[in-house]
Amino acid sequence: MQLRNQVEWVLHCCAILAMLPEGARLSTRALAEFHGVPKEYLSKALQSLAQVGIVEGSLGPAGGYRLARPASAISFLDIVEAVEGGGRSFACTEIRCNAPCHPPGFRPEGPCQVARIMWRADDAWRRELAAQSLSALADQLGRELPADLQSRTAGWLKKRISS
Amino acid sequence: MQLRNQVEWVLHCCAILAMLPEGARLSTRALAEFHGVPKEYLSKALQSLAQVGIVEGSLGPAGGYRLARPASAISFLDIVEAVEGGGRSFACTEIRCNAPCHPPGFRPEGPCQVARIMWRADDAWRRELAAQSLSALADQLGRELPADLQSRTAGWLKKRISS
DNA sequence: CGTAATGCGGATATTGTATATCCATTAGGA
DNA sequence: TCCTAATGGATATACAATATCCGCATTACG
Ligand code: SF4
Ligand code: SF4
Repeated sequence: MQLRNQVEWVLHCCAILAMLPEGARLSTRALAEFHGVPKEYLSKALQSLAQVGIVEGSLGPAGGYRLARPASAISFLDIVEAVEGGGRSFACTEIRCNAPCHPPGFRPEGPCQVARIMWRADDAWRRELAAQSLSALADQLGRELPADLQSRTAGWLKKRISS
Repeated sequence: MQLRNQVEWVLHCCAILAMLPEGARLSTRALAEFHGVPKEYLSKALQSLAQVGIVEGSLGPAGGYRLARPASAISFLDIVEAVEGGGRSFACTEIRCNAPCHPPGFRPEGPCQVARIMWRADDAWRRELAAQSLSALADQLGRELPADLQSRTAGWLKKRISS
């Protein structure tokens, strides 16, 4: 069970966008170069974010992405599920219905205890991620990064900001 | 992010083994027929369980698997990790080191806040599964399955029990 | 206007992993 | 001695993740 690496990419992208001045945009190209990942593929992930309203893109030169709402209103869960999908990690194929001693066409209604327990664990995972906001991440990153690195990064980003 | 379907298989297999009389064994063939899954592939999953000491197999006719310790001492997490591996769901490829404005060879020590948050969610997931024992599952299944189905199942299993 | 830069979406190639099967070996029961 | 079972290695198959490519619509800017 492994998350896509796009999850890591968009989390970092959102962190960057959250640290930008109000209303500023960054292009996919800039975000891809900054993180050293393929631009075309990162683009797909950012489109997923745009579709669920986490970021919003704009066309043309000076176009790019910015957060569609305040960073404090964006949770880790929002970002992860935008890329990874909201499905359960435990998929049930109803193998309990295959038992040769059961009547054919036997379909008990509702999930059994096995599925309930697995799904409860999923819920715990989701709750944990839902409790973490993007703004909290940006604050923390600003606090633990060395000052010189922060200013160099800020300078590099400033040159790439559009609009 | 999706768990292997082997996880569903071995959870059901363990539930069956837990409901067997003390010391009784079931062969891979019987377990595969009961669940309607390919015997050879299920065998791989059961071998994973055997390697970490959840079940123990024995050779020869009248051979098969039984639980290696009391069902109360086996957690869902034990079973899931035996098949799925104990790795983290969030894999970090250190893309923060790729920023063109960072000094080459830049490697901050320790995981950043992003990874810490994702891993905390993983821990919550694990904690939830670790809290659920196999014996509790067997009890619950015995309580919620219709009585006639239970007796028919018990009869079918009885014929397949070895030793 | 025209041009270049951008997001968008579809199509497709590439890679890797999950799934599934096969076989040789070892061991034990009858 | 023969049959059945687990074990482990090798291998085939199916499918999803990864990555690239291209045509299009939109927009800023000269
Ligand atoms: S986990 Fe529960 S719901 Fe899923 S196949 Fe097994 S018995 Fe059915
Ligand atoms: S450790 Fe943190 S900063 Fe580095 S790649 Fe992983 S998530 Fe990104």
